Amino acid sequence: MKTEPPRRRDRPRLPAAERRRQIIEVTTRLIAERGFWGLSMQDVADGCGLTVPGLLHHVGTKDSLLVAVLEHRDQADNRSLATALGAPEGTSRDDLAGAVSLPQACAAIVRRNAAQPEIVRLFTVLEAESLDPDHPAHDYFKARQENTIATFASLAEGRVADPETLGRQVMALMDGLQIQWLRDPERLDLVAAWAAVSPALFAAFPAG
Amino acid sequence: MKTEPPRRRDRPRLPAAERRRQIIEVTTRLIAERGFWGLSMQDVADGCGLTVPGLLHHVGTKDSLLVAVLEHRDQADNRSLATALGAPEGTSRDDLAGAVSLPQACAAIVRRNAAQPEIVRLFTVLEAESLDPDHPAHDYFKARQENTIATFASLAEGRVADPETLGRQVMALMDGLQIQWLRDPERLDLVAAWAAVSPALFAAFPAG
DNA sequence: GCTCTTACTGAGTACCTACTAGGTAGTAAT
DNA sequence: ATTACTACCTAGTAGGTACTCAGTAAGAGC
Repeated sequence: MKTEPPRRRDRPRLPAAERRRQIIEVTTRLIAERGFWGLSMQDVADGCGLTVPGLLHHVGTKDSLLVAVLEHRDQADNRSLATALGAPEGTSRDDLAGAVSLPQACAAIVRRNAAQPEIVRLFTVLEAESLDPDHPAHDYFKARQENTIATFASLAEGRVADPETLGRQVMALMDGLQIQWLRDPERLDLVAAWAAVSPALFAAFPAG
Repeated sequence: MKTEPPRRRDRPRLPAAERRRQIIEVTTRLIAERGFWGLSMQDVADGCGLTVPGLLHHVGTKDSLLVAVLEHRDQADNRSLATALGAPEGTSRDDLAGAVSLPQACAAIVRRNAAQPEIVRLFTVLEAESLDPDHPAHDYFKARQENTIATFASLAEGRVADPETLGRQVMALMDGLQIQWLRDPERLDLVAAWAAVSPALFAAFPAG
C-alpha cells in the first residue's frame, strides 16, 4: 500500500536558456528583498517551480548564481542606458563624453531608476552588504563604485575643476536619495527630488 | 575511560549589566560586518565567551537582541551629539535650533561619524537590509529616517524656503558619501569630502 | 555556614543550509 | 527506432539555525 505513485514530471521542462532567465529574474527579486545572506536556494527553487538540485543543475553554486545575476544586470543596464541617451549601440565611454553632458546623463539615469525600484533595491542592498570583504560580491562592488565615479568624471572632463570629486558627489547624492525613495516611495518622487538638488552640484557646470 | 572531566566554569561569570554591555558591543561589530540576516547567535556567543543558551539567557531572542543594540546606539548617539554641539544635557530639539545652525550640526555629525566607522557601517548595512517590510528593524529605520530629516529641518526652520527638502538632501548626501568612505577609507576623507560638497547644499543658507 | 538568587551549562529539538550522487524521462538528431 | 543528450528528480549528507529544558554552581545576604 504505497502512499503515492511517484508523480514526477508534473511541471514543465524548459530549455536551459529560458530556465536560466527565469532563475535570474526570481533571484533578482529575492535578493532585493532579503539580501544575499538572507537568500536561500530553496526560495529560489520554489519561485521557479523547481527542486533545489534542479536549480543547482543550472547555476552550480549559490555564489555563482549571484555572479550571474550581477553580470546580467550589468549588460541590461549598459544597453538600456545607451539607448536612453540616444547613443548608437557600440558607443564607448569616451565617445559618449563628447555627445552628452553629465547633468543630462544623470537625469536619464534617475528617470530609468525611478521606473525599476526592484533593481535599484537589489543594488542598494548588495552595495551595503558587500562592504564586508568576505562577501562574494565585495570585489564586484568596489570595482563598480570606481567605474561609476570614473564614468561620471569622464562626462565632466574639461568642464569643471575636479571631475572625479564631482563624480563622487553625484554618485553619493543619487545613492542617498534612492534609499529614502525606496523606503517611502509615496512621499518622495525620485525624479523631482533629483531635479531639485542636482543644480546645486552642477552650479559650476557650463550651460547646465 | 571518560574522554574528559566536565570542565565547567572555566570562564568568568559576569554581572548581568556588564555581560549585557559586552553582548551589545560584540553584536554591534558583527552586524556591521554581516548584517542581521548574516548574524548567528553562535558567533555572538563565541565573541562573548558564552554558550548560545547562556547568551539567550540575557537577550531572549535574536530579534530582541537587535532591538537592544539599536536602542543602545540611539542613546549613545544622542548623548555624544549633544555634547559635541556643546549643549547642556537636557536640551530639546527646539532649544537646539536656536543655538546651532544646520551646517554646524552637520559638520559635527560628520566629524563624529568619521571617528567610528564600525557604527556607521552598522547603520548603513541595516538601513539597506531593513527596506524589507519583514525585517525586524523595518519600522525602526522608517521612523529613524523621518526623525533625522525632521531634526535637520528644524535646524533650518525659518532660514531657507523648504527646510524639509533641505533636510532630505543633507541626509541623502551624508549617507551616500559614507558608503563610499566605508568601501575605501584610504581614498576618501569623509570630513574633507563633506566640507567640499556641503557648501553647495547650503548656498541659500544665511551666513553659512 | 546557610539560603536564595541567578548567570550559565549540557543535552536535545525541530528545522533549515548548501550541496552531492545517481538515476529517470523528455527531446532532438540520426 | 535508436542513440545521445540533458533537464530535472529522489534521496541523502554534513553541518548550521534559533531556541528549550532542566540542572548546577558562583556569589550575595543573612
